[in-house]
Amino acid sequence: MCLVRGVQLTPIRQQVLVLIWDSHKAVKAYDLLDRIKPQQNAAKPATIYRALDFLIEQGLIHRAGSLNAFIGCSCSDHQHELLLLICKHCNEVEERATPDVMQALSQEFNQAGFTAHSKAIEAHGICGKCSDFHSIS
Amino acid sequence: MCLVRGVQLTPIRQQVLVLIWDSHKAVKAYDLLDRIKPQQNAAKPATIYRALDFLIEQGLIHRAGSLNAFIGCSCSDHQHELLLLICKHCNEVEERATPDVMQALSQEFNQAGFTAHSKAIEAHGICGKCSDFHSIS
DNA sequence: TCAATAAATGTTATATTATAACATTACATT
DNA sequence: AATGTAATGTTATAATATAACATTTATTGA
Ligand SMILES: [Zn+2]
Ligand SMILES: [Zn+2]
Ligand SMILES: [Zn+2]
Ligand SMILES: [Zn+2]
Repeated sequence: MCLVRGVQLTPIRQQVLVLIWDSHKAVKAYDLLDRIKPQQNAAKPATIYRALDFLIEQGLIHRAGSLNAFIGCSCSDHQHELLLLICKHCNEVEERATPDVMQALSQEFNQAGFTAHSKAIEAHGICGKCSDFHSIS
Repeated sequence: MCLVRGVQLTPIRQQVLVLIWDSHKAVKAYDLLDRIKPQQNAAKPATIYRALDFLIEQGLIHRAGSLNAFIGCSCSDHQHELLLLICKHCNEVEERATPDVMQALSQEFNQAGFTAHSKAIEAHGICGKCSDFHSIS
């Protein structure tokens, strides 16, 4: 994908991406810094934040503003809207496509005369797995 | 409102609330700290963050996660869902009620088996006023 | 090819945002 | 007055993020 776009997925960027994609939970920048140290001994905060900026730019990850953390994008092959379901119990984050919601949103923007460049929905609650577990036990 | 709920809108809390409500832009915690100093000479970060926590708890303000900033609630008399339209040009933030969007969202949650405790939508773009201005000039 | 240019990274320092921990004060209840 | 609770004061530090400038690496195009 990066090849096609003519951008460089350098080792640092790839390592950060893999660390984020390996986790189903949102990951903090400084955790990434700690975890990348074995491979990138010279890594500093700027190293991470630059990689994060690049990956966000390319739509490969998202920033979860309510958590100050980052989550891998599950459908990075196309530009898309964002709905994150954040579980308070297991901390996992599920990303979903949401055509219906986004269409309703677009109408709202029209009414408001607002031109949206990005829209992000972050919901906090309890995921299916966790509520199943609770009702069983 | 606070009386009815049996919670205290102390001077510090009220001053923070007024500072936030006076602005149509999202306000940063440390700006609040600077601006409350004349009235509350002893104010420290904890002073502000405690007031912010209280005001959020009471639904009087919202945190805009994508900005790490805070915005007054325009309909604080009831619990409600959140849609913030954040203008990149003038930095003003408009809050809108969004029954349609939120209903579509609820369906999405049902499908996902997710129990939402809070849902926040933050859209970045250009507000009506600013795009009018641009098209005129 | 090889200098010129642009992109990425290294490095140091600092800015910004937020919380922890414990002490003190204010005020209501018994 | 003794007790308990909520709010605030105070000091320190943790956590998140960027600025600024130097160096290295990749790309371009004469
Ligand atoms: Zn995505
Ligand atoms: Zn869960
Ligand atoms: Zn509101
Ligand atoms: Zn505007």
